[in-house]
Formats: sequence, structure tokens, C-alpha cells
Amino acid sequence: MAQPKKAASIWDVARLAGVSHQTVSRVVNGSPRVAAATRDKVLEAIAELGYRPNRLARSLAGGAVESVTVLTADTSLYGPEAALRGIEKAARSLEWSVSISVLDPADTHSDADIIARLPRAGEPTIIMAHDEPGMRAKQVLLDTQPQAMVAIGPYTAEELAASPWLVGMDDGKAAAEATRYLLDLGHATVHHLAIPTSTGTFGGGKAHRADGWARVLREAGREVPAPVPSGWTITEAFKAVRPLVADPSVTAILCGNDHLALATLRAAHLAGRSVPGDLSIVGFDNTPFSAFTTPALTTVNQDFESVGRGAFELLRHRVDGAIPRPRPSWPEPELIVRETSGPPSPRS
Amino acid sequence: MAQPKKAASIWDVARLAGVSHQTVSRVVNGSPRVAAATRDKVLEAIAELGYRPNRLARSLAGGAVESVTVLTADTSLYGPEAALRGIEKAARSLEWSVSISVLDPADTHSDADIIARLPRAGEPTIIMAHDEPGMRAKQVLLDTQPQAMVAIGPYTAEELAASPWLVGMDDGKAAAEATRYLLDLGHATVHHLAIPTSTGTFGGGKAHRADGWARVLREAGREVPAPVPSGWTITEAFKAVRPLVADPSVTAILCGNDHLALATLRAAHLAGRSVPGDLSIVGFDNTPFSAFTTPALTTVNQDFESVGRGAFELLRHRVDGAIPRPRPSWPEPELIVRETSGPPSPRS
DNA sequence: CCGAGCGATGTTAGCGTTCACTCATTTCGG
DNA sequence: CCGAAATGAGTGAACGCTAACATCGCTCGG
Repeated sequence: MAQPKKAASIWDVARLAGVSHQTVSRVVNGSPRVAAATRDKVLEAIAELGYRPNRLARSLAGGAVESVTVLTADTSLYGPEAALRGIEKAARSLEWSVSISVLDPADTHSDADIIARLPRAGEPTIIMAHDEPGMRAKQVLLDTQPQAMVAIGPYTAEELAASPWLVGMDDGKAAAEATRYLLDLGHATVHHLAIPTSTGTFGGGKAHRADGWARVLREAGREVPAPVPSGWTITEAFKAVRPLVADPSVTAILCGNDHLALATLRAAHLAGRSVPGDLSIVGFDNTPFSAFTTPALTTVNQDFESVGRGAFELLRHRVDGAIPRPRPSWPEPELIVRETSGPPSPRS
Repeated sequence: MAQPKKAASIWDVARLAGVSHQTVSRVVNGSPRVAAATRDKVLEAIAELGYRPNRLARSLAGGAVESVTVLTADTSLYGPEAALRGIEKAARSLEWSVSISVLDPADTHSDADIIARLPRAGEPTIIMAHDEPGMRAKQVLLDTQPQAMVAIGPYTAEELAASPWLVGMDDGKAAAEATRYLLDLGHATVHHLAIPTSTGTFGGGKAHRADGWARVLREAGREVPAPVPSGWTITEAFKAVRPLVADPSVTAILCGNDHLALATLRAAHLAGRSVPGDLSIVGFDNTPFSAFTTPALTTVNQDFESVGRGAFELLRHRVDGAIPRPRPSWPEPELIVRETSGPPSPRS
């Protein structure tokens, strides 16, 4: 049963069934031009030997591609993790295999380094272009194998429409909505605790969170306070936000994601500021825990899993070279008002 | 530059360098028996053509294995996610590629289904055996390719020592420690909000969280209340824990993980019970957010990332058939006391 | 001065598939 | 019934690489 015996190959099956290896291949791949009797014989042999086609050999021989590699930033971030889940689900349902390769945010990966992560040239690849290494990887693959890559990131509808290899949501628009909401509540201005992407050397495109936030403030003629840069971790965020929270003139903070918002909530608590009485906090992403903090976070829901699924679908069509199907779509980001936001307290 | 031209193969390099393909192979694989001059020629040709060895072909041809497949439960759980991160890091440093395949907790995967997830027979595999599908997958692979698999799960030191394919931590011991801590604080008994694994059809081994908890209560001669079963999600936990929290006789709850603890915290807040005044709550895993809830969670730290790394190391040695190196080790689970635990309030 | 020995390279045979053909047999329209 | 079109199955090459063995030309000991 469990002997370390070599696995059966297509030839073993062929021999046992008394047919050619090609016929076995036909049966395995469901070719219609196989006589029922032959098919049964082969199927029987397959069952007896416990034969399973070797995917490596299949790909090598130029069969259909059936693997994706995902290049991503740290998977401990909710966004990439959820998108990865979406990709995996979609891939699994088609029996594709999913490889992951984590880009170290600290490293400046060379082009060659990025390419070296792919198991072979032309490997279908999805890049989470949320941060610096991701953007870089996107560029490298765009130059190398544009037809076998798709990038996920924050882009405006126009950007998405212009680049057939892009998938994502307009974070800027969502941030704008959240900011407008806080302004409408009566806050004089809104401060921003920013994820690295929005303030990094990329500056952030129009679809970045910080951009949408700043845009609305400018349009409303409000003061645009300098965004407070934070790292990705809660601990970093906590350190970064303490001074902001200590400032009594700050009445509303839009956070780059829910982890940063949690840190802000904690910092506010320790600083003795009541939320949402003295300070309104809005997060981003609707991370599962966000509904269960005390008070529960007002945040922006993002359906990353659907975006991941969409990225996979798009990639598949691009690799196939098939008819460009309609772009996959998913729910728009949506503000979810919970308990951390409210009107500012009447100023003394 | 970016033409959809076919990628260079070892033959192309050989032709350009004026040597045989085997010599190219030797250079690529760092064989010592290549003349310096030849090596340079080949290297030059490689650079010029942008040649990269095809990993698929390499594995097919019987070269060294350099890929792992991770079979895991939902990656949105902190444990599996962190362990996966550890595996990926360790694998990356050796230039192995990592594939993931998520086992659906709802599905009862057939043996064939599980096997079918591996890209080829004998694929090195790490199984996160935290839940039912994981345990099942472990069993299937143990029967099929014991030398190319390693399972991660909660096991006692003895179990680990007895099974060379097992890696993990003694959750039972850690749960026992946490329970003892609560008892020492003066609580009459400790209730338990359990993750599915501990109460499922597996009953849970000695190293399971619920088991360690129950053991300590029995040893201390305390009442052992029925554990409250919860699903994996915070929402499910919230529903499950409400009745427990509403019961004023309940003064201490040990939660199966930090997500469940957060739900408990929230439920306690809504039920008007103060934490830790009326109710002590202890979580499990030291999930990053746990230090930033209000009040901050008392929890048990688990170094899943190290366990993941250890699993990879062990797998590598098993696949190599190499000298059985000393078992990799990692920090023991450790109770981290923060703000959600304290002595019970004097009973009225 | 001859052959053993060794270093540097080439040659051949797979690894497990698929693809592009070829070759019998049937089937069927006229 | 005849020849053309299906139908069912086989053959050989190719995919990109490694393993194992073969070959060549030197050096060097006896």
C-alpha cells in the first residue's frame, strides 16, 4: 500500500490497459474520440494503479497552464490575505495550483530577484501592488511578460479601464466618501493616519487613500493637516498616532486601515479621550475584528476576496489569449458607520 | 526586449556559448569541474539571453526537489497564517517555491480529493492539522507518502517524540497554565469558549486546548462546566458566548483564541459586565491586535512562525533522506498577562 | 615512452506529458 | 456497393532539464 514505490506513469497505465500511452492521455483529458469500451479499460487500469497525471510533466509538454504565482506583501495584512483567499478559491475550483512568494517590504528586490521567484518564464502571475516592492514587481513583469500578469492595487475607474492588466478598487473615492462623511458630521477638518503606501516614494496615485482624503478637504476649503505616516504594524501605528491623539484640537482621524484604527482607539483611550465624544475614528477595510472592538469601528468595507477572484479570472483570460470577456466586477467600497464616529463635541 | 518571444532554454545558451547543453547545466548548478574560461563564456551567454532554468523541467528530470505544498485550513486564522509565513520565509531562503491549498472546513474531502491537490506524487507537503479536514489530510498522506510529509498540530512532547513527521506545540499544557493562573487568582472555576477542533468529532488529544483546561479543573477538584462550542469566526463566537457572559456566576472565561476572546470582550461590554472586574477573559495566540484592545487581552503567546519554519526544516531533512538532524525547536507557549484578567469581585 | 589516471567536455537516455501526424476501420451518401 | 469522410487508435517528436556514461587530451609515474 504505502511502499515507497515509484508512482505510476501514463505508460504503466497504457501497458496494463493494453493501449497506447496517447489513448490514456485522451481518456484522462476527456477526449470524445475514444470508444466506450476502451475508455472503461483505461479507467479501470487508472483506478488499479492509482494513477494521477503529473502536473509538472503536463505543463512542460505544453499542455494547458494550470498554475498561478502570487507575488504579495506580507500576508499578515488583511487586504492581501483576503485577496489571496479569493484567488485560491477561484483557482481551486478550476484545479489550478497556487504558489505564493512574499516580497519583503524591507528589501529592495532587484529585477532579477523578482523574476527568479517565478518557477519558469511566462508563469501566470498576480501581483499585489499595494506597496513599494509590489509596485516594483508589477513594473518588472510588465516589461517581461505582460500577457501573463495581472496586478491588484488601488486604481481609479479610468486607470483600470486604460490598463487591461489592472484590477482593483478606487480607494481614493472610498476615502473621499469617508472624509466627506466626517466633514458633514461637523468636524472642522479630518486628520489622516496613513499606511506606508500613501506616503512612500510613490506619492500615491489618485486612487490612494491619502489622496482621496486630501482632495475632499481641499474641495471643502478646509485645512489639510500633514498626514501622519505609520508603518503597517499596529505597534508602529500606536507610536505614530500618540501625538496626534494627544492634541485636543484633533477631532477626527481617518485611518489607513483597521489595524491603524485599533491602535488609534487604544491610544485615544489611554490619552483619556472619549470616542466618539471627543474624537471620531474611521478605519478602512472592514477587517473581521472591526465590528467587535469597543466601541465598534466605523470603517469602509472592501471586498478583497472578490477582487482576488476577479484578478484570477482576468489573468486566466489573458493567458488563454481568449476573447476578452467583460471585466470582472465586484461591490464598490462602502462606508459602514458603527460606533467610533459622531459629531464633534461643542468646542469650549 | 519584451517581445512575447519564447524564453531561452539551456540549448540556446549552449549554442551561443559554443558548448554542450550539459556544460551549461554544470555551470548553472555550480559543478566544480568546469574550466574557468568555459564558465565565463557560458555565464556571458546566460546573461545575454536572460536565461533562467525552468524549475518544472528540473524537477521532472529528477533533479533536487525544491517545492513544498502547504495544505491548510482557512488562512484567515492567525495560527495557520503565521505558520505559513514561517514556512514561506524558510523556503524562500533556500529558493524553494511554496504552493498553498486551502481545505474547506465544510467539505468532507475524500482521500482522492486530497491527493489530487498535490501537483505530483511524492510532492513534499506540510499539513496544518488543526481541524477536521487537516487531520484527515494528515492521515491520507501518512498512508501515501509518509517520507514526504510533515504535519503541524497540537501535540504533547511525547507524541512529538514518537512521530518523526509531527511538529507542533503543546496547547494543552499552555491552556493548563492559563487555567491554573485564573484559579490562582481566586476564581471558583473557569469556563471555556472552545474552537471547533477541541470539541469536534476528534474529541481532541491531550494536547488540545480544551483538554488542558479540563485537566486542571479536575485536578483542582473544581466543577468542570461544559465547554461552549464556537465556530472559527468572531461572529459565531459572539453568538455562542452571549448566554455565558450573561450568567453572573461566570467569572472567568478561557477562550480558544484571541478572536473568540474579542467577541467575548464585546459581549461582556454589551451585557454590562466589567472586565476584568466582573469577568476575567483570557485569549490564546497573542494575535497582533490583542495588545491593543481595550482592555488589552491577557493571552497565551504562540510562536507559530517558528513552528512553521521548524516544519519546513524537518520536511527538508525527511525528503533528503539526510541524517536526521536534531528536531528543530522553538519557544514554549507563554502566558502574557495584560488587562482582561484579575481576581473575581467579592461575591454578593 | 606507454598506459593509468584525471580533468574537462560531449553524448545518450530518460523524466511524464502533450502535440502533430499517420494509419487502420467504420460509416454512409449517392 | 464504391469511395470519401469520420472515427478510433498508434507513432514519434518535443518540452527543458539532469544523470550516467563515454570520450578526449593531458600529465605523470615507472
